[in-house]
Amino acid sequence: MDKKERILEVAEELFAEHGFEGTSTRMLAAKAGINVAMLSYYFGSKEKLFETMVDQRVNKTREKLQLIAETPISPAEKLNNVIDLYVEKILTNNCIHRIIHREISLHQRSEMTNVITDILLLNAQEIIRIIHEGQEKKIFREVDVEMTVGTIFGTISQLINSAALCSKLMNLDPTESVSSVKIQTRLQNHLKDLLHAHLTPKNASA
Amino acid sequence: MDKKERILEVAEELFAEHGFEGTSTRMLAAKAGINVAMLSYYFGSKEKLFETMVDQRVNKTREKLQLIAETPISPAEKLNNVIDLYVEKILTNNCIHRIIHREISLHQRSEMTNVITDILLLNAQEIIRIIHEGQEKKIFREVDVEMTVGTIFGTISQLINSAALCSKLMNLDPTESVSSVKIQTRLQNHLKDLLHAHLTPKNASA
DNA sequence: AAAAATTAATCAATCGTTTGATTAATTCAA
DNA sequence: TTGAATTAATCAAACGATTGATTAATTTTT
Repeated sequence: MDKKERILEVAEELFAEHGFEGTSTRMLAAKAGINVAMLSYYFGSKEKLFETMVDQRVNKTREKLQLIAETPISPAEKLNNVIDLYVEKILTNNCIHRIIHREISLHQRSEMTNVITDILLLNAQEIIRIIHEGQEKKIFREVDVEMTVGTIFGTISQLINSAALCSKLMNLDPTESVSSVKIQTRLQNHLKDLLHAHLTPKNASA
Repeated sequence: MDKKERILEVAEELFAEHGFEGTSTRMLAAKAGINVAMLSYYFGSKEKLFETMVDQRVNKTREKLQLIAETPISPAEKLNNVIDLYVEKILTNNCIHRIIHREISLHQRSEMTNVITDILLLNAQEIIRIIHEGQEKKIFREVDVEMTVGTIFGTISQLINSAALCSKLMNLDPTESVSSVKIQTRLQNHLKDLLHAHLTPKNASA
């Protein structure tokens, strides 16, 4: 097993669970089963380890998103595909997304936040482009496009960031995670249904 | 000026900006213009200060929410009122809500998290009750009610937790905050429009 | 044997908290 | 109405513990 990989793995878990400041280098070393000095040896510092971990993960989703946007299908289908992809990616990698979300919520202008913000911005603009395309083709009605993107992102984030709340709200038995396939498809269906109702012109047939 | 109040005031700011672990007692003391010892003197510990601060704020909104739920108006109107109230409360008190959101996202089962979760749960159930009422009266269609609540909470949270992202996305000039009245009404209108489209039966007239 | 990986020991800095002393305000007794 | 006793508020200084990081020595790999 690659120790460097192993460190990145436990870093994702611990940072998600205790936050950046709440995770000490000794906690990381203990959980990874290595000596503290190895962190500096491999990554230079705790902060660089954090940045490396985020960097490695943060770019993956966007390529697939762009692929969808370029596929020659209807905007409605594109949007459905985007939702399926986004929900699946975020729920199955909920650790890193909780970390990102928390980092951003601090409103601290670090190099890291800027990098993350820019990537999320690209994702958002891709979705906006899809909606605009649908509006030009008159199959989507006029809505607040930016806020609509906020609804997509926000609904998914809500589920992973307030997992305990959502669990209680949906009467999940404690063994079942909000990342389960069942919840995943339920969220996908909800978002598709919601956006369909939201974007379909009022006088159009259902 | 009451020093105890002043401490709670700056605590809200600093915890929102730097997180709990990222805020030292000396930072708090410096910003509040008091001696570090006063924190222990007044609150016992940093943790208790945190809990006091959250406790003081977290209960306020719910009373008003319940008032709306009991007012004898149509479920559609109730929902609109709930949205107006919730958006206004969260945007104008965005510090405490960022803190709460972050605390919950840690998934750490502390007494604090339980208290917060329970209160949010009550709020959520109040909204669910309103939607159910509308469904019984056949003026709302069948939807995933729990997920719909997640959409309401999530959309609002998205705006305050990813303020930098939202600012760029909506081309706000840097002086304008996401908590401005302009954005507030825009968010309220979006949510009302979204939920109206989502909940209105398909074969009903617009 | 040279290089890379790993270790225990240690560093200065900072953490949250406590201490003992001092001041200012209030209460009580004469 | 003084003067003594008590309380609350505030302070600088220091506490032990922990932080992220580094050192120098040792082991492992090539």
